[in-house]
Amino acid sequence: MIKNQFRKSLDGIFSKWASARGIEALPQYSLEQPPKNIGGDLACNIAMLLSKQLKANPRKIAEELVPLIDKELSGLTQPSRIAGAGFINLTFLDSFVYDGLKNILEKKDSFGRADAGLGEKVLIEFVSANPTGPLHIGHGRGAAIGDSLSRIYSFMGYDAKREYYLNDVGNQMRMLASSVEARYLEQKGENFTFPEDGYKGEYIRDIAKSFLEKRLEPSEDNFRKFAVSEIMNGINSDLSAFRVSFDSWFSEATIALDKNADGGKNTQVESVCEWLKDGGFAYEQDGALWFASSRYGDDKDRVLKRSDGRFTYLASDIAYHKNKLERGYSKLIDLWGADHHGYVARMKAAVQALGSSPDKLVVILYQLVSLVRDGKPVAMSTRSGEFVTLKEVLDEVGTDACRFFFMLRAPDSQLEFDLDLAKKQSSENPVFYVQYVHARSHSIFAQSGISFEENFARGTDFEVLTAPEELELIRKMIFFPDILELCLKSLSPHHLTAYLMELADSYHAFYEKCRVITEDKKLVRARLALIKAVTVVIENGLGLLGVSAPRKM
RNA sequence: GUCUCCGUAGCUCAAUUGGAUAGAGCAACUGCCUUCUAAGCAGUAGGUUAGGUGUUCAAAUCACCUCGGAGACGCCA
Repeated sequence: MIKNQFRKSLDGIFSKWASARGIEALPQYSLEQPPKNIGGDLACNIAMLLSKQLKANPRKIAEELVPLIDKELSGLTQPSRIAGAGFINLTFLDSFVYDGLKNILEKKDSFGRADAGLGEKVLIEFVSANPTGPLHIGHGRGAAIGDSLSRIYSFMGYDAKREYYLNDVGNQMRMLASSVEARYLEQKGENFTFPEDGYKGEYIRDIAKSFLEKRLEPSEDNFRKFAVSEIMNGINSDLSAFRVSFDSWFSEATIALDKNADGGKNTQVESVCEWLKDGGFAYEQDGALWFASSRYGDDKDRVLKRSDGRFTYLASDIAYHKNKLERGYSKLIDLWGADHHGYVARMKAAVQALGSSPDKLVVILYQLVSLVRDGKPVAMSTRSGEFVTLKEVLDEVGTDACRFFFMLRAPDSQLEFDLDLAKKQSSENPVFYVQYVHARSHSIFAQSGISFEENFARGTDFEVLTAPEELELIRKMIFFPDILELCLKSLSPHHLTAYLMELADSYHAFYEKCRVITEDKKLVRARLALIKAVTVVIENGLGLLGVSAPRKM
């Protein structure tokens, strides 16, 4: 990470300077890319922060620091400039930029890979759709975000695992079974009453039909098991078409039904509720068992065990998160639809009661997706059981466009998905715009007579790349690792999609201005090296988004 | 009614988490193909960041109020 590299040097300079003046703690200064029109590659705001502490003019302070910075960084940056209210602006030497390019060509597909996570164990739980129907586009957004985040976590040196929590217990399972049963009877031409809150989707008929054809024994248990397995088959195949895979599937039944806690006497749900009660985190009232979540920032206490003896969903979820913590994860990331936001406080309370910091649980809430076609919203109704499935959208626009679009925006902002745009094969469509960079580069290579696999890192004279478009393009690439870090910091891959679009911009600008294949052999080689580096970064970036990088379009 | 999130260009959204003159893409308008993919590029126009008060060197970002939108408020999952 480029910022960290400079931060290290600056930390040394600043703390030496500060201690000579008896300043104990350095303020948390920022080191960021300044706005385009300012010029420069990195901007530091420390002088402005110190000015308050020292009651001195920030520009004065900057003037004192600049010679020290310039001395220390003389091999990397041009003389620093002081600008604005007291920013210290650093500009890379061309030689530093060329070294950056060389580094990309050496690292290739591991450019940007880091060990920053130090193998920290992170569990990302996402999708976790109930096995009562096919995945819809909302699940798709969660799937894309969760999957890409875990790809980025792994790439950045974390031990990231993906998990799907399967709610295969409770009311909804009974409802699923009776819905299938009703359709089964319907198809046999027998009397039936469809349950009031049953699942009305057409897929229930398909399941019943298949149940009938297989001549299975009609019983609630069989209806349920068969339906769940059919639905999960569908979900699995949708997920694999969407290039999403899970490291583990966690069945609620294993903690809610199996007696595998307390030496086999209790379920894990029972056991955790006992534990909470014994520890004073839960109490009995009105015949029910309550979790004292309000003690940990929740609005009110919540029921764990109903007065009729059945456990609530919350009880299962607490047991599940306890299980996650016991598996040694230091960070639990849950992706939930935004309609579950009211649930965050009680889950954080639970994590706290379980003896962990509430910060260990990070909940990413993602807003729902609305579809647009011909400029008009596509009606979605869950009431009638008619909702737009992920599969329908995948069949229409493809996995690449779908994944890219889902990650175009921050999770907490609503997403309007334009189906027409996603299908367009032109620069208006951001997916094609980015993929096109990759294809175009390979096309140039094909015509150059030089192999793409050529090792440009050695024996290439990068100094001939002097056009502003060329230097700008390299500068853009150098910051790729920093973008990945930003994605983790903000828990959103959308910075990466935005970055790739910007990189594509810089590339196309370069392409217009600088012809690659010319008579100048030295320049040809350097420019081929440049476009090779771009394809590497595009490939890495798209790979982390789960989007393909075609060589031909 | 209580709580949470949101309000940025005509539309969809960014803004490096408090930084400099708020940026992209659509849509609109003007140009650019006998040369590596025009599946592309360059440019013009578009803003009181819903409104107000405050916090500070600095506010779209933080606090409070008003208006407007969405969602959550069950011994459902």
